[in-house]
Amino acid sequence: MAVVTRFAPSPTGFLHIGGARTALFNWLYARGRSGKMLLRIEDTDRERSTQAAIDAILDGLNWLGIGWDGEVIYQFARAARHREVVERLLATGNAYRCYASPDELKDMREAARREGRAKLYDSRWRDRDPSDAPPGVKPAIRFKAPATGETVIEDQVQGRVVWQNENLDDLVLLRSDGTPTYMLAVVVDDHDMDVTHIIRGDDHLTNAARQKQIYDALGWPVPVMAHIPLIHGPDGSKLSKRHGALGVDAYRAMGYLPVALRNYLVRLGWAHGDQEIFSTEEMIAAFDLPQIGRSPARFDFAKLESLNGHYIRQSADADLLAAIDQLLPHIADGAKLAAKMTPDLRRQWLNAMPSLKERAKTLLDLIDGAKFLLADRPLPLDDKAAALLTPDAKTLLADIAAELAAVEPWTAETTEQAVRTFAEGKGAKLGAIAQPLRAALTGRTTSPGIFEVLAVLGKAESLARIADQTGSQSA
RNA sequence: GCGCCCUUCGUCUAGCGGUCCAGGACACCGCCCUUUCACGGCGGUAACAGGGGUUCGAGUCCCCUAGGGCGCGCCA
Repeated sequence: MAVVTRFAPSPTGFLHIGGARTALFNWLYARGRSGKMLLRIEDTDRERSTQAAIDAILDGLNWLGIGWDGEVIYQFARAARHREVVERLLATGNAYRCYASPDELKDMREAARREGRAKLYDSRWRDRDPSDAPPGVKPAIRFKAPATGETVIEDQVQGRVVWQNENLDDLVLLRSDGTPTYMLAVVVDDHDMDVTHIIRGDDHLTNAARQKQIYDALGWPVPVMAHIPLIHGPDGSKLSKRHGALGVDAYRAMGYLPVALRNYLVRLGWAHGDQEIFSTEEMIAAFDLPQIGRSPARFDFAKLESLNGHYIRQSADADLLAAIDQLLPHIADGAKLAAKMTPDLRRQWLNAMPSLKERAKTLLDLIDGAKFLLADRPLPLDDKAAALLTPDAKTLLADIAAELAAVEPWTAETTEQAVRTFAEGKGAKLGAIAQPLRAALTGRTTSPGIFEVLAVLGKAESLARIADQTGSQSA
């Protein structure tokens, strides 16, 4: 039987990092087995579902490169089918009408808790004669859960998990307004969509037991289940916004590459020996359910950054520039930068890219590193750079400028030659000249190799920037 | 409160009874390379939550304790 997995987010917020990992796992599992991954939007909560959230989920998945098969399925559109299944459950005696009021339910729950009982609903309408129904009250339809015995899930990640049925109460299948609940809808949809493997967060583990009971009552085969541990914050507590419980769009805006995020996410809770770096093909080939760990993993930005740096260094220069182009609409001041992207600038940036990417962990770092290309003359100096440009240093700069003026052609090699010769003549260390030069050319004390900077900037611009600092009119 | 799950370096993890005085990666520290910052190379610090069993032998199996997480809605 062909493998069919599904990612089933509820559109009540952005696609958060945990959801992205769940989607990735489903995608990898299906891809590795020539199967399909379906996308189902669980929008049965009409109050909280929004189009903006749906768009964010689709965008996030697309950006991450996680594609789904077939059309997006909207759960709400299937309400009629869900009701039909409830009718069948009613007809076969596996469901019943419950007329308990919200207040009654609340009292029941409080009493149950107080008395240490597991079941929060006491099944009071389970065997009651329908003629007892209070007039004018629309009933909810509840599932008639097995009262004794046990419910067992053979989970691919969690192992064999057993519940005593006496602890599981009769859940609502159909609300009194006639709309289906999640618990019923997932079962019906997964069955109708021929889903063979359910891979989802382990916050659904308890639900799995109740869903198993519904499958059984319907006589349907239960899909293979795999409940993956949740992602926690750096302190081990629930992932909060401060920790990284952000939408994937936030990771894009922070300058992470999809390939790096995928690699980071796949290693969170899953391992393949000691391998850390996975190409997409390797990931697909190696991924499997039994190797997923059972304990929750903490989110670690440092490792994500390291991985991102790795992929940046590995990327082609042109691809990096293209990624920056795509990133611009998503960051503050992006429009301003986009307006500066002339063909000249692009060429310079591309030339600088090999040394820029060695120093960058994110695309934002790449942009920051290129600031010296973007800046207008006279260059603003940061404090350290300004401190470096002492009167002595400026004198030195004026001298070296005179030497550089004669260099032709203008390359990293020829300028290096000139500067080294000049340093030897002065009996000075290279650093004594390179640092003031760096300050004058980039406005900073750290940058790519100074000769590369010289070459990328070009002769006229380089000499002009030096002149700006020495006060000389010659350029 | 009830139910379920989890626990190896700071973090992600390898380990599927002996090859583990526990391996890799990130982070951290040191050295090398070097015009700065990086990159790269080399080296180092650092963990089996605690207690009982089972076994010739336990990080690996069982139980208990402690700590953490998730679920318990006419939300999904």
